[in-house]
Amino acid sequence: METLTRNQQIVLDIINKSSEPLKAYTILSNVQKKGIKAPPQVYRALDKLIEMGKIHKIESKNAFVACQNSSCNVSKATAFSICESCEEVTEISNSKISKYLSNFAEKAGMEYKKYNLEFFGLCKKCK
Amino acid sequence: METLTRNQQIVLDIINKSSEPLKAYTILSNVQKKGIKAPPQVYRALDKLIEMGKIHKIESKNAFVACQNSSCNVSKATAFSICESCEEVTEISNSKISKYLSNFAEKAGMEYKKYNLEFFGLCKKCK
DNA sequence: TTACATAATGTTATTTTATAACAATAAACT
DNA sequence: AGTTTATTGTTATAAAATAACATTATGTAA
Ligand SMILES: [Zn+2]
Ligand SMILES: [Zn+2]
Ligand SMILES: [Zn+2]
Ligand SMILES: [Zn+2]
Repeated sequence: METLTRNQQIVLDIINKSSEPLKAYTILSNVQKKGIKAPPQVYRALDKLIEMGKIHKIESKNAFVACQNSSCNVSKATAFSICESCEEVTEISNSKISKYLSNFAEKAGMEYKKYNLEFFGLCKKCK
Repeated sequence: METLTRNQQIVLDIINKSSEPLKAYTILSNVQKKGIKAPPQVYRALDKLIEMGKIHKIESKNAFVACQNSSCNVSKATAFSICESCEEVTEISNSKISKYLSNFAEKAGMEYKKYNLEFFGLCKKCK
């Protein structure tokens, strides 16, 4: 069980508390009172947290969310649905899809290490 | 059938000629001899070309590729395999995947408009 | 313990990616 | 022709990410 450093814990805490994806500079401005002063400190923490599977990056938004799927401790297969109206991002528990997709990648002759899938549309509330 | 403006055509040409994804500023430096001088001109053309489905953005790379799938004239469902060794990007055109994924989105209660899927790993040549 | 190696942090500056804002042309429509 | 709409040109700036290097903390081994 990997133990977090001070900066990693601070960054993770703020992401965990947020109900929406946070941008790196939003995180920075929210942790400056805790002593984190510059972008590299945030980005380093983010990188490690991603490696550990504690958070994921939403590529289409350049934003970061806590892993909502406790089993996802290696972040090798991620899937999200993103509401274009309310901006809600939900992590899709990947067991259903991941089997299908890894199977596909294999057949396609690719030695796949990970994938990222992002759905865009309207969530239940907004449609 | 939509007709391209001058800048759109210039940008599309250079993307079509490239065997690899191009970054916006790489495109810019390659089209300056043709009279396109500033980032907004490139980004505007890119936006329109994406809308038309002529090109796609590889989100994880902030780079742009020509659509390799002529049927993909609305860019609502895209899938790519990305080699982490040689950086090769291949557009996956597979009706089974798109059927499976749109079906999944529907069941999940989402009114989905599009998705983007990116596989990472080693291509046939590199593995 | 001390000496050495490794990892994490702090800090400044810079690079890379993308957009805001507004003036000038060109194309389409009435 | 006159009016609207889309596209372009241009300057400046915002937003996202990293390079480079000095410093401090942590772990390991003599
Ligand atoms: Zn997860
Ligand atoms: Zn919504
Ligand atoms: Zn396509
Ligand atoms: Zn390869």
